[in-house]
Amino acid sequence: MLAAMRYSRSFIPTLRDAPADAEVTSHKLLLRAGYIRRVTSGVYDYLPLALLVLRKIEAVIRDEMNRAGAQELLMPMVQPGELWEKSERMEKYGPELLRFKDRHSHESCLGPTHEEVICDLVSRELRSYKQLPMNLYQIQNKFRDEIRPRFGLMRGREFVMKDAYSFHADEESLAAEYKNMFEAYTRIFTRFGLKFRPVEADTGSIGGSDSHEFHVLAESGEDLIAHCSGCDYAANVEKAVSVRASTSCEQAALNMVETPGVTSVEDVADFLSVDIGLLVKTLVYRVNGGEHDGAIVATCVAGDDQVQEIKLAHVLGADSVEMASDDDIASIGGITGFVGPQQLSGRVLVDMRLQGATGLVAGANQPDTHVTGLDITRDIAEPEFADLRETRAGDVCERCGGMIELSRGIEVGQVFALGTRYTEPMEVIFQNQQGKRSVATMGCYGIGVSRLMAAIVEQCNDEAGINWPLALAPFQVGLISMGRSDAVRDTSETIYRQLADAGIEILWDERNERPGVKFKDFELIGLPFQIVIGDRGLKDGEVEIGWRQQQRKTVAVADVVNIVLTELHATEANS
RNA sequence: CGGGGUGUGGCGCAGCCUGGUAGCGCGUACCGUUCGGGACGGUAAGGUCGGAGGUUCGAACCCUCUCACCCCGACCA
Repeated sequence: MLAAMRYSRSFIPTLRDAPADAEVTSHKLLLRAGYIRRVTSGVYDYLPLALLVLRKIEAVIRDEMNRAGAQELLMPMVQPGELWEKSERMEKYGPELLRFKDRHSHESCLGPTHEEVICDLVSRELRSYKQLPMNLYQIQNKFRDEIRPRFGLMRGREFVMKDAYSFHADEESLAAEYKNMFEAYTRIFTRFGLKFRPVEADTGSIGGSDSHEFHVLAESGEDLIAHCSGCDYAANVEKAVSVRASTSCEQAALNMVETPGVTSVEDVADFLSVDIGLLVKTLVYRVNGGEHDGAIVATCVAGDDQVQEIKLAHVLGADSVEMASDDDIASIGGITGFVGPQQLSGRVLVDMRLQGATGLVAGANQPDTHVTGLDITRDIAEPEFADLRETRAGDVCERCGGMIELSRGIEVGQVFALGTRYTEPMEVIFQNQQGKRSVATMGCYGIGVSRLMAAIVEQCNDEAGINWPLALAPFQVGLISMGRSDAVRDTSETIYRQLADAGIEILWDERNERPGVKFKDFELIGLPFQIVIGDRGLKDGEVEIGWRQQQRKTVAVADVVNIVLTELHATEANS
């Protein structure tokens, strides 16, 4: 590995201004500090500095994966279409799967993930339960034709991912490996010094039963996570379950009221001077995929709640749901803006929070009209109750009664207990202890390596630039030579050589630049430790050393190498 | 895909409304003075104004089409 480098010979194109299209801190800084350059939407060059960091991140991941008993292998990025037909994901994965034909018109795709390929491999070689369990992983580029790439490395189309796949003879073994991986992930993110949180997660398009995501907590995070202040419950808001008392008022007779042109819940609440929680928000969805594909269903939540569409899709056994068109709404007897749960021809799903509520306000399914005094039990023909609402801050924890809070997070890892979702169709079969053919159970475990780099920058930065932890910085030490005197040059070179020989990763700024420029560049790039050599100190036989953005101290030239080694090793040992 | 926006030298921008010599700051090259926290003076290089078509005597500017990129929503490591 490149351990020592002269600045004038290195490719570190720093920018004084951040390009206008960079939004989040990590994107701006990685661009400005010369780590990455955009090639096309969601696709980046990793410049030398970025590669150095990426390799260090990978090294930690490898270390922990190997320690956890997993074995590294490398699978191809180009995959044959048949495998995806076999797992029935050719259709399901959708346009995110980049497909193409090779010169023989063979249907192929760029791997967005590798369940199919690994199952194919393992199914060919697996015969006996004695070969199980096994956990195989790779660190490799993935391609997902994201609808909307953004935030630089945070959501690219091409990205580096560590993906691991485990195979088991039974559920107990899978559960044990799931726990093992969960713990390995916890160690990995802890070693990076990150503020992170494992949360219960939806399984998404991968499928399976049990899943946790690991989120780095950051304002710029794209995910919302709910966590309890009283216990360790934490879940992605796509899945989080929590309680909030229903807003109810006295039972009353149904009554039609005219509400000309008043459609949004806020406006209706205002117009009728009632608490927004007393409204019933009725949203109509079109179902995509599953056995109710194409159906139009109505959903009801309290006026102050939001429908959590992922939960809804799960309840319906659908791939996804989308807001219905005005025509769709009319087809079940509703009128856009005045939809209510009564007299609709389709299914009506009602959020559990509304169960038993009375004295509510809802659309009347007639133009410019709402009803008051609605009683869920009395007035809705066949309500199907389900948990549909999105958890909000201030909800009550179902487990301990504590208060639920919300945070933003960047998802950097996820573990899945897949069960037989892939092993069944891909025929990963072995002979069990009883001599019977049995389908293996499977788990998969991902870490977004390139995203992790961005997430770390998101958490480790200041006004001056990136503030890498010592273990991840592209170089541990930045050596700055001040002025061009022979003394400065010779001393610098000697110290540079000695540190490099001692195995220290060092970048020597010997450019003919003014000091300010050099300091700014090193701070931008994020080198943790500085050595400053100038005539001023040298005349007393001294140089300056210090941690980034902290007061430097002077030490004798003769002692620098030893002192620096001691300081670095002490810090390494501490972290 | 729907909604919004932007394309002018490497980066950041002005000019466009009201057509007539393509400009500013930073950066880059060279010379000189500087040299402990993004120096100063001088000289210079670098742009078919995203692309195509149209209107016009004349288009960065007006019109049409197109491409790319960015932002907001659905996706996910």
